[in-house]
Amino acid sequence: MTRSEEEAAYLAGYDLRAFPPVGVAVDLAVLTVRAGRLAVLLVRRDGHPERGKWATPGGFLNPDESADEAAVRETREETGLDIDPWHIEQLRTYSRPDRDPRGPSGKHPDGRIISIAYVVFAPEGREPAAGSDAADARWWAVDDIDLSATSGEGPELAFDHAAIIADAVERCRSKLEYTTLAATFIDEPFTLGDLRRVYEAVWGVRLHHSNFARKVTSSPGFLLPKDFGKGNQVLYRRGPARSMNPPLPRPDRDEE
Amino acid sequence: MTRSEEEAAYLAGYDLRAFPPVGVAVDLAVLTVRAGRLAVLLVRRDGHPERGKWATPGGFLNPDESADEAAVRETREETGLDIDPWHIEQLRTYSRPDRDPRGPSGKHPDGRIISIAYVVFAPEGREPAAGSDAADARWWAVDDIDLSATSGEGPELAFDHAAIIADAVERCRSKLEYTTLAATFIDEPFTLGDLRRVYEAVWGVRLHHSNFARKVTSSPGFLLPKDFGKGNQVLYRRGPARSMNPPLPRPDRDEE
DNA sequence: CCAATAGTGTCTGTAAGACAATATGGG
DNA sequence: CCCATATTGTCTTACAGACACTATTGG
Repeated sequence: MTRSEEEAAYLAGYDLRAFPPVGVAVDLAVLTVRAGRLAVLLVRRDGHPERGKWATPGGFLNPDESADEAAVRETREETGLDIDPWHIEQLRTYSRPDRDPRGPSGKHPDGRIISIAYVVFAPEGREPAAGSDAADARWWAVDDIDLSATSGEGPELAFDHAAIIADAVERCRSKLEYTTLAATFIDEPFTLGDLRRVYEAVWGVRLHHSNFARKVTSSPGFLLPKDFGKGNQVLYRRGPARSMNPPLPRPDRDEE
Repeated sequence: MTRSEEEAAYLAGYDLRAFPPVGVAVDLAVLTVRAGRLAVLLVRRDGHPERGKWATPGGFLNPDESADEAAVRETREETGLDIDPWHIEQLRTYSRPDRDPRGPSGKHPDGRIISIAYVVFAPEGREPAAGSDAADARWWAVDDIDLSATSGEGPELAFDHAAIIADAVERCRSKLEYTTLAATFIDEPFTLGDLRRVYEAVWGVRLHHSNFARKVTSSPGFLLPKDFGKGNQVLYRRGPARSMNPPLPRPDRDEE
């Protein structure tokens, strides 16, 4: 028996059913800037479990696709939004056995449902359409969500989605420092003021417009100057650069 | 029937076996600095599949533990190294259906094995002990590994572990810029030169010792000055700060 | 004594933060 | 006409990069 025959025999006899049953889902933290505030897309669950609670859109992997592919597919299906110039990246995987009651409950006390979470950056002004198993879908300003679940304000969140949203917001805020992703939150063409308002909304700060303009216009490849709008207003498009160094310094958050 | 009774009935009937079979593993990219170079711990596989190839240590989740807990357990079991002051963090999840031949092959063509990968920072000078299902275990300098699998040099890697290692190295290099994690690669107490050599090894650069000392000693909470060694040599310990801002700028890589 | 390394000090260029000045568009 | 906003420009301060100098250790 050659080694490859050995290996083929091993694989033919290999039974994945020896493992406890696991469901693999993707969850999408779709972020946008809306009315000057960072917002996340939530859907109200129409079916069990956690019916009536608010959740990030998502769904289970199809057998032939990777989590990356499933995330793109679910973004289209669950949000009804077109995903053309948007940004999507893997956030982290949540795997606590008790994170979803369909895991340890039900017919399989040793089962679980794990979620591979993604962050999606969506441009301003898109209105979501409720997906298949969602009773309702809307943007929630992240500051209106009680992520520590202490005050009882804001939407009641399903599963461990408060943690997913908190991690996604933190990822978003830090990504704006050293990447050019802020521009994915707005449509082209845009002014420097439009771009600055993205930073102000996401970071919850006020930036000096003059210093901001100097920084982003001198960052190589961040912006392509397009043309002139009304008056001499300068309109820009996204440039080819994906990272920024030195980064754009994030000030301490403004108190209100 | 109340809503919670409804939910309980739903969960009692829920069958996770409706999903395709999935195995969930953790893979560990254990990094260290060794002989002035960044190195990763690899084990030679003793069993099928991919027998004889080099792989990152890892294993499957136990039914009652999260991936974070499994990663800590596997680091102890598979490497034989003590994990006390070390750093471990989730890297990303790899889920392509064909990434492991035990997935689509075998009795379940729609099955798969996904891997939740972690990065571990280990201090200098530790020698690994081969784990249970590993024929051999050793450190490999990451520059000696052909991560694009083009030249045929270096160890032959199993599964998609070249991608895991590449992602881990990139994560490590960027983390050193804005965190104080470089100090987890060395034992206490250490000199500024010890710490600088970590940066030089990981980034593949030469740093000005004077500018480096000024930067790290003035970064609040990075270092606790301990005492004096032989002569007036100053010895330090890790301070409480976990992040550094402004970050320590990373120069372009030195050509050799 | 010499070489290598550690620690401290100084100078310079670049960039960030604060603010002023001008121009444009809308009510 | 007044006010809000956009763009450009100036000044000051902070810090990174380069380099000089001294002290100590080990051969």
